[in-house]
Amino acid sequence: MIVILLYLQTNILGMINLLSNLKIAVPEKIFIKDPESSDLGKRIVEHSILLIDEIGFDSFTFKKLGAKIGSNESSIYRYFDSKHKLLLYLTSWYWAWIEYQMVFATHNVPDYNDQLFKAIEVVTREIKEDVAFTHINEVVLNRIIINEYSKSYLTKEVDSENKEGYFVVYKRVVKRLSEIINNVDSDYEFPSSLASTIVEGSLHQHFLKAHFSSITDCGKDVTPTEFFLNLTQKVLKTTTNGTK
Amino acid sequence: MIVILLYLQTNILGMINLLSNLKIAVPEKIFIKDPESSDLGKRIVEHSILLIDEIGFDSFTFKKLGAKIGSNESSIYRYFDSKHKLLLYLTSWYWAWIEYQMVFATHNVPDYNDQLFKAIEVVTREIKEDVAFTHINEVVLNRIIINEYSKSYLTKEVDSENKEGYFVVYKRVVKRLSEIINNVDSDYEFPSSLASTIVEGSLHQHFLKAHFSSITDCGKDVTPTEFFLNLTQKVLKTTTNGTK
DNA sequence: CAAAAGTGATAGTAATACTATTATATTTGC
DNA sequence: GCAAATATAATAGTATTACTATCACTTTTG
Repeated sequence: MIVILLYLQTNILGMINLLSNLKIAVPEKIFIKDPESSDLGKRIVEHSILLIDEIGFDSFTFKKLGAKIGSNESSIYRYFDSKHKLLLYLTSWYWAWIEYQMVFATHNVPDYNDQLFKAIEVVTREIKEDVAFTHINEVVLNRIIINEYSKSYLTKEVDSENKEGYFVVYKRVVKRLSEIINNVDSDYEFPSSLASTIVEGSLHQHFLKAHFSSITDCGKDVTPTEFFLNLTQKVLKTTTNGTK
Repeated sequence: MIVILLYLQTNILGMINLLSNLKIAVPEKIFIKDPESSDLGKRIVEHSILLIDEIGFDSFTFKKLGAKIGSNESSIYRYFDSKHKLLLYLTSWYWAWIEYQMVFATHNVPDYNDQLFKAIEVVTREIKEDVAFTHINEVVLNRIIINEYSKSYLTKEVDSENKEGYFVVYKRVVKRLSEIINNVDSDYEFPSSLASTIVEGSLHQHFLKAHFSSITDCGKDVTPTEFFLNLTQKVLKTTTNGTK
């Protein structure tokens, strides 16, 4: 793993500036050559996000991507073993980015309830604005996570890939959330299941909103964030002042 | 749609016998020729379930299936347009089977809370025993639903396929559950989202149990059923006697 | 300035996801 | 009982996919 470089500045201008100094850490075995290390690598990542969003992961090929970035299929294979590995890269990047926001949003927040509120917001919200400081379009990447994330682990190779550490970032996000849940109500018996339900369930609600609107209440007026905040508040005994 | 033939006998010997008289209804456009109408069709369905479970849907091909049942690839194409349509068939069958159990389990139950309890049990439990009255192995099919169901709708064609009615059965299961939720607590604002979260979330918890055990509490001692029953009880204001 | 590393172009392979055609076997309707 | 219809099997063929391998060329770097 590349170590996250946390430049903790005294006068932070905001997350956007901070993020431009921060390298999102992705498990190293996922790629052959770090796409962040070259111009071509960055263009592969940038345009793979756009192309997967456009035609879907199933129709996506390295040949088509090559055509789009004016490069060759064989060059892309020098960065990633397969399109599956590229998806693992993109999803790991996304969850590392979410994790960063979660840590940032809950850091120095004294009240555990407030921490939980903010953490749920971070993992359940729809990304609507591109940070625009990197080559990665987070709005589009968020859509890809909603539409394709499950495919990265619903394979016959999950267990071996899990051993290789390809899903650590995702699991860490869920674990952080479950710890916050545990801080709010240590008597609650299922903090991990609740956390994983919120993270994955929120992706699902976003999907339903867009495609199966008849089986969700989320839509114009209600967001998945509201639904899961309401749910969590009811499930946990939130002590009125759960100060750190 | 083929109409469900509900033989409501006066002396019901149990669900198993009833099921052997019942034809599970699958939207007709999913198949070219009804696999229930011939011996070959039934063998296609029976062994596709076993083969998908064995090698995974991604590696599954009609050629391999043909080899397994001593038939020809081209003959299988006479029943299903594509392996995607076959998956839609299997998943529709599964949800129709679950729907049937849900209706059966809640039928004539006077108390709404009891209805909810039973409905959640039906949609969240792991199938451990094969009914063994049909060619369909429900234990194995349940595993396929856990591992492959998302792939049936996470496609670029969802919207058009949804219009064709390929997902009606699933949506009906969620809607039935959300109606029961609504009966228990009509003040609750998100019955559809809660219902869809229970149905899909339970599949997810079963998956985590098997592959990412560190981010779920479900395992040896705790079942997804317990988790979601506990959650639902807390989320809803269950009036002590919500009689019909 | 030479070696190394990165990129591009081309070719080739086995498998996939089909379609089309023809032959043969089985069922059915009169 | 037999012809017609239907079902199944066998074979061949297509475009595409998901790669691997090789070689040429260009850029970087020690």
